[in-house]
This record gives sequence, structure tokens and C-alpha cells, in this order.
Amino acid sequence: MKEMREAESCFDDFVLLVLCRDHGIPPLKSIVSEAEEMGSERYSKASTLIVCVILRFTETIQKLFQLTTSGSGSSKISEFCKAERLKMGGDDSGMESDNFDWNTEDELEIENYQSSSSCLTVPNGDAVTGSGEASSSAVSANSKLFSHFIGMGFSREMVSKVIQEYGEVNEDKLLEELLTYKALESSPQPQLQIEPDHGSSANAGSSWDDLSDTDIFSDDEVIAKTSSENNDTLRTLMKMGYQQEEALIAIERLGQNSSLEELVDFIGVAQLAKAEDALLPPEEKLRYNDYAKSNKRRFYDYEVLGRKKSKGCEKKVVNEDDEEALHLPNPMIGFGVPTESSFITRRRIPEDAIGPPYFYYENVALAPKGVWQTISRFLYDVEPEFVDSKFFCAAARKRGYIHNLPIENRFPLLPLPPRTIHEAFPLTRKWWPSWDTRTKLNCLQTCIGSAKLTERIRKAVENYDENPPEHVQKYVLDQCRKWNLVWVGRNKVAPLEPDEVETLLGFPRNHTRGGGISRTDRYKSLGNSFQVDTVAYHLSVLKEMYPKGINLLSLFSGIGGAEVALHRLGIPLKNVVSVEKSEVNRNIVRSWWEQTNQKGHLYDMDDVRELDGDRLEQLMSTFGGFDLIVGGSPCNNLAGSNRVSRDGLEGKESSLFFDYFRILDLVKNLSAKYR
DNA sequence: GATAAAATGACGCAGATG
DNA sequence: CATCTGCGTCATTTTATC
Repeated sequence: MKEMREAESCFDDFVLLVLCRDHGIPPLKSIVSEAEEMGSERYSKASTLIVCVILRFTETIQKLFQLTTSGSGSSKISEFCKAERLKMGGDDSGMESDNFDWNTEDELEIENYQSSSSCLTVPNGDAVTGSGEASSSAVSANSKLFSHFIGMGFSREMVSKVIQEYGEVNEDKLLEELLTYKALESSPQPQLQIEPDHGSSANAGSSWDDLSDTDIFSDDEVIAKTSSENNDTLRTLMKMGYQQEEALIAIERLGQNSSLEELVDFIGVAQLAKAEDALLPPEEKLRYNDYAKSNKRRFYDYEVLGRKKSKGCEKKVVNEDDEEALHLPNPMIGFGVPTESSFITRRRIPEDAIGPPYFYYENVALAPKGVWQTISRFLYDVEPEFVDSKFFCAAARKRGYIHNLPIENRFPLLPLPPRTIHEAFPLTRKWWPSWDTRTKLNCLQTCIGSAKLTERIRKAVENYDENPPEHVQKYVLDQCRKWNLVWVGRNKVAPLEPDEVETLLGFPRNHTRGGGISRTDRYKSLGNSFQVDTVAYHLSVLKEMYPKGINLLSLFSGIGGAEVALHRLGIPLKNVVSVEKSEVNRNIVRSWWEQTNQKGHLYDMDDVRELDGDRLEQLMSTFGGFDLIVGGSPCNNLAGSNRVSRDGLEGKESSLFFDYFRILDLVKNLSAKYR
């Protein structure tokens, strides 16, 4: 926490944006839109997350960090900022009012954003200081300060007002005031934030020390900051003893013009829900449906940061009581993804579900109605987390995950994979027709388009010099979407190669190649697998908890998505029991295990139904219990593409879910012995 | 020429989304 | 309301291998 604060006070968000861009962390729309939508406090939190990500993962960025904290760091950063702004803006006029290009939908590309894996390799300090050529020349201190703030996106009016009020002596103070003003504006605009002057880092450090872990600013500090005329409400609320964050959320929810009574009422309800939650007797076990209906739902909403909800939406949430439906989040980001700003900060795990052992269950999100309610009910009423892997890679993969892992301090695998088709497959760009507007692939499935189909498409398209007529475009696009085809030559489309699928899913190239597996089977195994980056993001919280490694029980292992994810996270695998029916898949995992020089032991089995209490006890006694039980049970009776036997959870294969539950429950019960 | 493996195309619809 | 999506199955045909 402390290092995060230090980093935060050291990096300005602009630097973070640039660093993110330069180091393969995708365009953080999050930060910019965060700035637009909320006050500076939360803005800081968003950047804190990013700093956290950076600090944890990139040694090179840590070096940058050290560089910037050293004596001359502050001025270097300033120079860096200016140079970067010049580079980006071209004409400086754009910077003040416009968003960066990064603040766009995923569909739009970022021209100079590098996504290849090479971008994580470098950075020698040159990346930072080298661009300072265009840096500050001799300008008088005063006007420098003025233009400094103007350059950050504050209005002249505001800057001069603040300078008049507080003088020019303390840049920190000025910035703070500016940010406060900005945050309190009713129609927020895109803005940039600057690094506090770091001449007084010791001072800053000591002032952080007294703060609680959850609040970036203490209440007093905020009251002190909010001295302007248009924030009486916030100040009043805080003087009434409400937490700054509560007050801000209430204001955001109910709007700037809502009355004090309304706000107080809102906060009161939220607090009540929270208190009830804390006081709930442990014996009381909530069914999932009750869970969704109860105040906890409201509490749950309350813990959402940054997710915009219109009042209409809120009503819908309340009325949801009548419906059984378990609504999928939109966007489908679960409790948060590294590349979007909305995230849930806390959740409540039912008593029965609390680990260790930890478990992680996965299946298709769009299962027939009622399936996820059933799954959730069996898995101790834990609320599913629905995530679309399109936020992690260039292909969609809508999946539900039920797990009892903490959700704080997750971090992604680096480098972040490319998230558009063009970034993932740069060579396709040349041949991509303008009327094919896809930027993401659809779900990678087990079957691929045939060669005959691609030939038909070629013939359909090559008759025209210019763009083909609309009906042809529609036919081609439909087929391309259906079969995930990409443009590989003039008028030529093709399905992805197996190694391309491997890469998209986060596996090492050739993970499924060789060892007697056919091409068709490779597609099948890959189509049934995890998206490694997505799963790794969820499992990342284990790294800190188990520095010496974990014992893993992996059911329905497939080609070892969970194992690969943990390995890529740098979590040592001590003992892995892998249960997988398909022999080729077991071979794949086995050879991966050997190639990666694992220190632990891999035990494999072929049928979950044979894994009974005796066998489990025997296994657990040999190495002292499992820390994590992972499994994605068969989806073929749930998946939308199945026209023949979409029978739901009772289907022939999908009913093996109940074996997942059976084994999980056995392990949970046996675990008491080994703890 | 027998056998095995790979490729092909026909097979809708529930449910999310806007 | 129209539009889009989807960890799939199966019988049959084509191609590879011995």
C-alpha cells in the first residue's frame, strides 16, 4: 500500500498513460473516462490500480520508478510529460479540450500503440528521458507554472483564480485545489492530472501515514480542500460524519442537484444494508435467489465503483425481485478486468464457501435458463462472475466462473495480449476490406470453416474490382463471423491456424502440436479450453498467498489451461492431480509439464467418476491436501451451438458437473484433517 | 483395394442485445 | 422489434496410409 501511494504521488496519470502505451498495457480508456466521470479521489484510485499492476510486473518499469523518485525525477517527469504531449497532440490546441485517441471504443484503433510482445522488453531509461528533447526551455517561473497547469487541461480562468487565491508558492496546493474544482464541476470534461512536485516527498510520505487503507484522502483533508462555493453538499455530508466515499457515491447516483435529505436517505440505506450484512448470523444460509432479492443485492451495487447506472436502471434492479433471471453483466466484465474502468471492490462469500481450499469453476455463460442458478446453488450459493475474454484478447469467450477467491489486488499476465484482430494478426490488415468492420473474433469453437467455403467466398468476392454489392458483402460477412475467418490475401479468407488459436487463448505456441494429435483434434481441444489470461487474472491473487507453491486438483483439465495459467503467473506447482478423459489431452499436459521443467509432481487420471473418497484421501494424505480445485465441466449440453443435445445440466456429459461438486465437497470435508 | 483419418455440410433456436 | 451469437453433433464423402 505504501509503495502504491508513493508511486501515485510520483507518477502523474499522463505518465501512466504513456507508460501503459509504451509497455503494452492497452489504452487505458479507464483512466481518462474515470477522470471524466468522477472526482479526483477516485481518479487517483484508478491510477493506483495501474501503478499496482506496473509495480508488480515490470522490473523495467520499476527502474523507471526509481529513476523518477531520485532527486531529479520530478523535473524529468515534467519534461517527459511535455515532450509526450507535444508528440501526441501535434498541434497543441487539441490537448486541452479533446480526449486522447485512446479514449475510444475498443473498435477504434490506436495508431501508434504498439502491442507486439516486443514492447515489454526494453525500456532503458532512454524511453523516458530520451524524449525530453522537446522539453522545457527557459521560461519564467511564474508563467511556467501558469502554462504548466493550462497544459494539463485546466481552464485559464480556473488556474488564474486559484493562483490568485493561493499564490504561486506551493505547486502541490495549487494542483490540489485545481483538481478539487475540476472534480466538483457539474459537467466534467476530460482532464489531465499532474504529478505533485516531488521536492517534498518526505512531507507527502508522512501525511499519507495516518490514512486508513481504504481512503486515499482523509475526511479532514477533503473538507479542507473543498472550500469552494459549489460543493456545500459534500462538505455538509462529511461534516455530518459520513465517509467521503459514501457521500460521493450518493451524489453521483442521485445527481448533483438532489436534496440533502435524499442523499442522507440513500447513504442510510446503503449503510443499513452493509450493517445487516456484517451482522448476519453465520447459520443463516442464503439461497442464491434470496441472495439476489435481499438487501445484499443493494449492498452489492453499492460496492460498485465507476459503473454508471441511470435511475431507470436502478428501478430495474429493485424490480428484479419478481424475476428469476440471473442477469448477465453488460459489459461482461465480472468483478473487473484490467482494461475497463468499472470494477467491483468487494463481495460477500457465503460462509460455507469460504476457503481454503479455494475452488474455481468455469462454464459457458449463455447456458439454458436456470442452469447457472443450479450451479450456483450447488457451489455454496456463490454468485457467478461472468466475464467475456474479449477484454483480455482478440476473441470473444463469454464464460461464467464461480470461485471463492479474493477479488482484491488481481493482476494480469504480462504482456497483455493484443485485443484487436489487427493487433493480433498484423498481416491481415493489408487484405482486410473496409466493409468488414470486425475488430474482435467471435468465440473460438471446436470446428473450423472448410476450405471449400473459403473458396466459395473467394469466388464471390473476386468478381468485383471495387467493393462487392451489398448482398455479397452480407453473405461474406455472415460466413466470416460464423466461422471466424480472417483475410489472408487478396479476396482470400481462411480459418485461424491451430497455433494462432493457441496464441489467442494464451497458450505457448505448439502447445497442442505433435505427439500424434491430428489437426482436427487440436481445434477440438483448443475450442474446449480456458482463455489463459482471463483465468490467470482471477487466479493471480493466489501468488501472494502461496509463495511456496500450491497443490492443485484439476478436474476436466483438458489441455491444462489452469496449469498453464498458474505457471505463467509464477506460482509454483507442487503437486498436481489432473483428471482428464482424453488421452491426447493428457499427453499434451504431460509433455508441457516436462518441457517446463516442473519441480513438482503430476498425477493424472482419466475419469472423474473414479475419483472417490478413498482415492482422494490417499492422495491428500501423501501431500497434505489441496489448495485449489479447478474445473470446467463439459459444456456440450449447454452450449448454444449444439442443436442436437442441448439438454441442460442433466445432459449426458454436462451432468458431470455434479461430479465436480461431489469431489469439491469431499475435498472440503477432508481438508479439515490437513490443516 | 481395404482401412483409417480428415474434411464437409446439414442440422435451428434460445436468449442476449440494442 | 430485428439482429446477432454460440467451448456442437452426426452422417456422409473425400483423402491419406498401409
